[in-house]
Amino acid sequence: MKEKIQPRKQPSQTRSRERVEKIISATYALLQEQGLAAVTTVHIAKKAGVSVGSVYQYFPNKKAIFVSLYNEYLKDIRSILDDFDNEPYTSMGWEAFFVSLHSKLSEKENEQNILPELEQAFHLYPEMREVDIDHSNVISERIVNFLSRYDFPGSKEKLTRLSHFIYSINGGFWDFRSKISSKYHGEANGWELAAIMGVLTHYRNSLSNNA
Amino acid sequence: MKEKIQPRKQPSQTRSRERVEKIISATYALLQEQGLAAVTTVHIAKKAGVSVGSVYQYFPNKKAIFVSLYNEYLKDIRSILDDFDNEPYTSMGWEAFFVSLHSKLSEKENEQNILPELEQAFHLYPEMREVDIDHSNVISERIVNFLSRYDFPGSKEKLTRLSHFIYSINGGFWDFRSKISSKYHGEANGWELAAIMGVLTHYRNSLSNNA
Amino acid sequence: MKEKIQPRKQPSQTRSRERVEKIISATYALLQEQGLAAVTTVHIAKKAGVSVGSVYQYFPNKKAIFVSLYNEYLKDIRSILDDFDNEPYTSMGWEAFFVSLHSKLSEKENEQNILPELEQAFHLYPEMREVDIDHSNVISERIVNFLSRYDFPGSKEKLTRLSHFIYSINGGFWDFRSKISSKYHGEANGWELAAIMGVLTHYRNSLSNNA
Amino acid sequence: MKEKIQPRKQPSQTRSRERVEKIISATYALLQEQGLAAVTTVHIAKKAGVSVGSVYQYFPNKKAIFVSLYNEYLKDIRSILDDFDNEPYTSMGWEAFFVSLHSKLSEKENEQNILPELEQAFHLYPEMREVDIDHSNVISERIVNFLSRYDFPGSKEKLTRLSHFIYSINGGFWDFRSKISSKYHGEANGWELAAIMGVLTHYRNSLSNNA
DNA sequence: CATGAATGAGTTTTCATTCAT
DNA sequence: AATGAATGAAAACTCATTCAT
Repeated sequence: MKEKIQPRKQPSQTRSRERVEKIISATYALLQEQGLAAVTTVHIAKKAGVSVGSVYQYFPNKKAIFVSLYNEYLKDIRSILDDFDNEPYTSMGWEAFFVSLHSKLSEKENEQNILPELEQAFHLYPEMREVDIDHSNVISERIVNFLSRYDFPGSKEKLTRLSHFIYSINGGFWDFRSKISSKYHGEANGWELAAIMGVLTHYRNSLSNNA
Repeated sequence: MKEKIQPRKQPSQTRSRERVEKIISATYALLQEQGLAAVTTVHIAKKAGVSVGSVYQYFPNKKAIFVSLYNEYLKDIRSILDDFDNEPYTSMGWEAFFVSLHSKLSEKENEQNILPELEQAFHLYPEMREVDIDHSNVISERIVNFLSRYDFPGSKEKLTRLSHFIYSINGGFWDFRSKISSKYHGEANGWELAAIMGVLTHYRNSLSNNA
Repeated sequence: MKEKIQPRKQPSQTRSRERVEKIISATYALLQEQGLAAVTTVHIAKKAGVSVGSVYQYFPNKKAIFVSLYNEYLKDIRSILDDFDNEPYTSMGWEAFFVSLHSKLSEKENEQNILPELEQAFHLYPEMREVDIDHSNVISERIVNFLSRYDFPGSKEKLTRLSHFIYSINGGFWDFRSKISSKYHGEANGWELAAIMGVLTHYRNSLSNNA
Repeated sequence: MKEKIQPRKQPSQTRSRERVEKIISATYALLQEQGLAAVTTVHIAKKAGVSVGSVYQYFPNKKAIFVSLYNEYLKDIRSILDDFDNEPYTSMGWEAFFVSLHSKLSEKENEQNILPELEQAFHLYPEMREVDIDHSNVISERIVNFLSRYDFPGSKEKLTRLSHFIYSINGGFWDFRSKISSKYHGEANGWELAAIMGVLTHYRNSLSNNA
């Protein structure tokens, strides 16, 4: 009974895969150029140079396209986090570690430039929130790992909340970027890092004081 | 050609004003209780206890209702900023000042609880982004004033961007709150402050080092 | 969650009632002239001289229109059965009674001419079968009453099945009528009665023989 | 202009014939298991283990599949009628004859269990009614033959109508069966016979009285 | 011949907006 | 001014049929 929001097929390398790509990137382009309200299945199909029927051949419904688009983006983010998870970065102090992590992630984000509009889509359809939350959780879990490695104090729950918070700073940043000319994104990147470090430092200090 | 999104009239004290209020708060309530998708003009009218026709008597279209609702919220925020603008808070250092400002604003936000859903509404229609940006600008301008008082270095443009960035942290925070149980909002409030202070400190230091 | 198939409102005598009538009779006409496949909401609206929106003002979905159409017809049938239920017809023998009942019902059917196509609609949508079955049940129950009055033997369940069977002869008759020129409907009416009497007589005899 | 609803070819013994069979029985199975609404060409093809393209190799359109399915069923019915036509059953009286005929046909129907759903398919598309009527005619013609053998009075036209009527009782019976548990079908079978005999007896008597 | 991805007209339904009363 | 029924454009989605491979 519950609506699916996963793509219909996992097409391999064939022409099918190309079509899926075309549909996803048409959605991306529309979202970027005309906003969420303009993303109708007919528009997507037209922009992708494909028939509406084809869209539904690969996706059970519109939401599934958004989910795919989001997953596409998150795959890369997760793989970066995985890299940091596996490599023995523990030789450096926590500050250096997070600086390095942030820089890697920003780099990716800059080249991929995922849309704030996509986040909107997630809020528009309640069913999609779950996907969003799942991803937040996965990412937070990773951050918790890093924090634990560096002996950040506090219960697992508290560290999870902290991680969520840090991740949410990034969300705000997306919104910022959509309002400010992209030539200042680099500048703001430094500020984002400062914000994150501000939170982490504050957290460390306040908890060790309590001890 | 361009669609109006300002309310039709600025009715003074009459019954009209009451109706406008009812419509706005019905919209707010719907947004809160049922989410953006449930906010149709018919629902608004029903909830407000007026007819659809009446809604269109006071608002040229649905967007205008969202704009009014947003303005309503921002009025309070602005008035707080105005207070800080007028009072001679310069006796304290900048850190204390921003702590105090943040605390006042958080207090207001907590009692008013503006909705993430409202933010979404703004992103749904591209035309409304302008309104959003206008507001960001007004608020940033105020923050720029404060920064100048305390001799934060940099061009007006740069300070404006910085202010925007600080304001955007708040946007991320909204998203955070929608995902995390409200009993931890207080905790996160402290983190938000830490993030802001992190940015400001970083900014101060980096620029004075450059000099 | 379950879909409604009852009309949205029970409009009184006003203009609304007229519209509902128009929609129902347009549906009826379409069904008759072009067959079930041609009955789309757009066609109904056009034929009724009304907008699609209006159709949905009064009916939650297409099925509900069919249900209303069917109810319209059955109301009269039921009221005839009620009449026979209340009046003291017991003075006559069972044969005379059923002849009289059949004649009253045929009269009504001839002037109302409900469509075999409508029955089809009921088979097309599984949800609507329930409505159909409910009606069959109501009608069979009435017939069971009559049979009991005249001491037809057998369990209530068996009498119910028998009543269903008798009612189903009428369904076959509808199909017959749709194939044969209406000037012979009267003739066939007599045959229908003969068929019914055949079944009833057979039933009586076979059971009393068993005893 | 008029759409074809006859199968594209009359393939003989080859693999082709097998495919046609598979398509027809897949349609039958779908109709039975999931109802008319689920019978899409894609489903049929999948169930038959062939491609959609293949379906269109053998049938010009979907309707033609239903027609073939119906023909398949009627072939058997017709062959039974043919048997009775050729054999010298005239030694028995008409009552015994029709009892015997009814029993043979019921037997076939029970093992073949043609679907009420198929009947619906016929009423869905007006073009298909013709096919339905053709079949009714063929069958009625046979029944007329039997009636003539036994000197049933009346014009050929009248006897044809009577035959149609008798055949239509069977249609009603289908509907009955779809509503009532199959363990009572035998019981109802007897009622069907009684109904038919009722009509025939009535017809004989009324006409001989007129003479 | 066989395949099944691609097509797009057609279907149901929603909802912002208008306008007769 | 107020009402709320009426409007109809537009949205998501389906499926019979075609056609390149």
